[in-house]
Amino acid sequence: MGRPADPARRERTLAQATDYVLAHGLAGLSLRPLAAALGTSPRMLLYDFGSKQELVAAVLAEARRRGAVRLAGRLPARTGSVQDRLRGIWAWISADERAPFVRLFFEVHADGLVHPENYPGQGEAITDWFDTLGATFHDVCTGPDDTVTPTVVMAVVRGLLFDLTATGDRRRTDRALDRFAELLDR
Amino acid sequence: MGRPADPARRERTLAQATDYVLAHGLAGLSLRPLAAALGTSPRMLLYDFGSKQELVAAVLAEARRRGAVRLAGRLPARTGSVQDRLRGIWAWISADERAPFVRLFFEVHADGLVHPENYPGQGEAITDWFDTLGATFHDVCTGPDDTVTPTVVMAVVRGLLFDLTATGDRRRTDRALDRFAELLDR
DNA sequence: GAGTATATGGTACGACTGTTTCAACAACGA
DNA sequence: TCGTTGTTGAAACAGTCGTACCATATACTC
Repeated sequence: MGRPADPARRERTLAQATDYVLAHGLAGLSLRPLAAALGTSPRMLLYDFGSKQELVAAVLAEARRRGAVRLAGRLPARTGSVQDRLRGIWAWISADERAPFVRLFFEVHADGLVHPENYPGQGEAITDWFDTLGATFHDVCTGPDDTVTPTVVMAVVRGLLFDLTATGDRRRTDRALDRFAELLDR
Repeated sequence: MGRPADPARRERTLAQATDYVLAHGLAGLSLRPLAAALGTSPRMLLYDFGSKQELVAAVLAEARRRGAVRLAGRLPARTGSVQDRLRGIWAWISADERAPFVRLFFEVHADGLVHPENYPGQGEAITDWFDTLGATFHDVCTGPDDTVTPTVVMAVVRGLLFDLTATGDRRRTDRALDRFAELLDR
């Protein structure tokens, strides 16, 4: 009895809020502008999520979920040379459409350095890639449990992403990845 | 005529403020807590720096200045193998004493992605290293104007720093650097 | 219709923000 | 001592923040 609950509203709001955060970043996030952009009110945001902190947590989870989905059908390209596979990953992750995700990724990392008490699953965001990457580059790994090779690969990718987002120098970073691919293949 | 100015006060405050920012981060920086910790008042901070934005700019410049000084007598170690030089850089930059600088570095980068209008000299913070690094690793560069090799080296270092600061896994990141050093030397 | 649970708007609270204003104090030259 | 210039404290301003409170509207069962 009573009016039926509408769980779809929360999901709809979460999706929109995630769009907003991906577009505007986490740092200056404020309930009132967010609610205004979403066509709702701060009152409803708290009604659905309890507090700003929980809202942010839900948004980050949603963003990671989206990234994982987009990644799923992409990475397992074992075909081709090591260079091709590496170039494929780099082309995918450094594409302009990924920029909001990359930005949010760096933002969360930076904030996690100052406030480690939040972001309890931060380490996983790093080590998550190892299984998939280890499979993708099994032929240059020392063994099935090799975590060092995936660590190096991801370090190069993240480091070049860092460089690219800061300098915008696409040519130099692209070439740098090719150079690393050469090193790795031999 | 009149009371003589005391420029030393501003410098003293700047040094303390830089300490404070290195310890507490940039994100939540606020004038009143900062002033309280420094034994001064928000009034005086604005009197000396004009505005919070200018204060932050001055602090960032001071922080970079300190980092450059610490770096100056360190990098030009051309002796030894490529691995040794690389390990030296990694050991130096990933040392615990450098953690505040690294943290601030990541924080500025992340904020610069959302607000590029500030941080006009962000690109330089990346490309600054090329000359010194090019000299340090001249034997693995393709030429005197090779920017690709320094880009790769710094990408690995930054990427591993990212990993280390997020996961705290010193062993894996150390080994990853060694693995990269092997790749680079051949 | 009454009863009831969810959904929503409006408003205000207390705490914070960077900055300004006004007044007073301190140290100098004349 | 007076005027001048640099320094400093206290308070207030205008704004934003997350959040809580209260009333009301909506949609359902009985």
